[in-house]
Amino acid sequence: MEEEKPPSPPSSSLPAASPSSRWNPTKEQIAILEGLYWQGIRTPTADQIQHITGKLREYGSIEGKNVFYWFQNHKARQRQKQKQESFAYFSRLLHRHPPPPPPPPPPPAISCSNVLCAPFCLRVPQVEGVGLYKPQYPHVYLTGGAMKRPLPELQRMEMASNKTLEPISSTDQCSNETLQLFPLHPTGIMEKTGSSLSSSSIETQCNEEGQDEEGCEILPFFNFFGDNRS
Amino acid sequence: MEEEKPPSPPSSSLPAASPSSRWNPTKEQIAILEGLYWQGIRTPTADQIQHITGKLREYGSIEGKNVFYWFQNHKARQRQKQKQESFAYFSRLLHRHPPPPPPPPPPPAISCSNVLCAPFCLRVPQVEGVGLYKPQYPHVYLTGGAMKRPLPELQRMEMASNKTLEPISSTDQCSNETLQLFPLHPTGIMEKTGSSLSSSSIETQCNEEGQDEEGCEILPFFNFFGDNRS
DNA sequence: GCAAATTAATGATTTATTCAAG
DNA sequence: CTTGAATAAATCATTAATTTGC
Repeated sequence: MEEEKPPSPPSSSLPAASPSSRWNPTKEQIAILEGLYWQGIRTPTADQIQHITGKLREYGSIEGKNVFYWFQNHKARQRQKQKQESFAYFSRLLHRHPPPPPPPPPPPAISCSNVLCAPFCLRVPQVEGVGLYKPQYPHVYLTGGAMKRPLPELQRMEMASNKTLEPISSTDQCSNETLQLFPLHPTGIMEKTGSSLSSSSIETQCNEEGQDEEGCEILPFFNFFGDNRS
Repeated sequence: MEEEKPPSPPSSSLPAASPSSRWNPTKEQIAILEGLYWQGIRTPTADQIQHITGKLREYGSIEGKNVFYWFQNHKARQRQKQKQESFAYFSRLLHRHPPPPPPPPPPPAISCSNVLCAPFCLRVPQVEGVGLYKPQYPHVYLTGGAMKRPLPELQRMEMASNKTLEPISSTDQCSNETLQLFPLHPTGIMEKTGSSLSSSSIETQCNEEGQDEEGCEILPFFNFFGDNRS
């Protein structure tokens, strides 16, 4: 049941920073991230991630995706922790039924005064767009008129491997319209260069049964990847 | 109750393609994507998305994220459609209880012969890594040894806006380790340049109550974004 | 027949869940 | 056991179909 996992893949060609497969945040990095979190940042924008990553890199190697994931996870885990604490609170309320002394953690409350919440007495002045923000999901805040829409935020992203990758005819390589953040990830995909599959055990995995009741029209671009050796 | 939506935003500076905020795929693009899907591709790799996007661009403007999302959505919706069909099947079984004539759509089945499923008689020869693959989630297939892990696949990604964005001191701008795919997305964030918030209604939104029971240590890099106007 | 109003599809985000390394 | 990483599910929002009134 164990699929041979290479004990230590040669990775790519990085100097020798860290052979570990996952990011290991330094104390400082954590502190900064939490600081920003307490400021109210939940899901940083691209620019924000850029900036944060850039700054955090001073304290250890880090990538954009790490920052992104950190906020994701932190948010989620704060929430679930809070949820179960809230549950414990109400549970306690049921057993002893006096007045609720101090409301422990308001479950999905979003209101917060201007006093900073936590031991982090910091006060980051959100210089270049990173800083105080209003959460976009409670209702719709929509502050200024300079924004495009109320909520669109961040996307997913694929990353290409730095292994030999042909230049591709497309143009979105390094345009200023987008920027890359995340490292590569070879999927559980058959990386066969296109030679080993003859015609015996093709096994085209069609997990979802094919049911498209519309376009039986044969289109002229089936094998659009060129290498169509008969 | 209606927030004035501009009848026709000047967009950015694109020729005249489509001022629409979301991609709408051409018939050909859909066909190709479905073709690939029937081939078994569920969550394409970075390279695959790159290639697919490149090819699909011949039939209309498209971005990597569109391809990514398409597969996500298509997969999910095929699944749910199949689920409810399966439910309808069993439901029918309860009312009329004869032998089950043809098993309609096997809910989570993954087996498929080498015969292509659908009207798409195409036979894409997966040239550069895009093509036949084995799904990674049913169990763990792990075909070759050239892959790193069984399942890691693709990441999320923020994208930066092409509006004036300072150069950032970080270095992962266009490294060959990662590549960008997705366009920008201005979050529901207060883009205030850092001048309007005086000290009245700061409202640092700390939705999740701050509870970090670990690092009260004040760190020396709170305002790491430079612009620390007192 | 066309255009405003409604509904259905589906592209795009966010949230929850799961997996696995340290 | 904590937590970074990845995926799937749920949700939101916009565009295309479709209907309905003139």
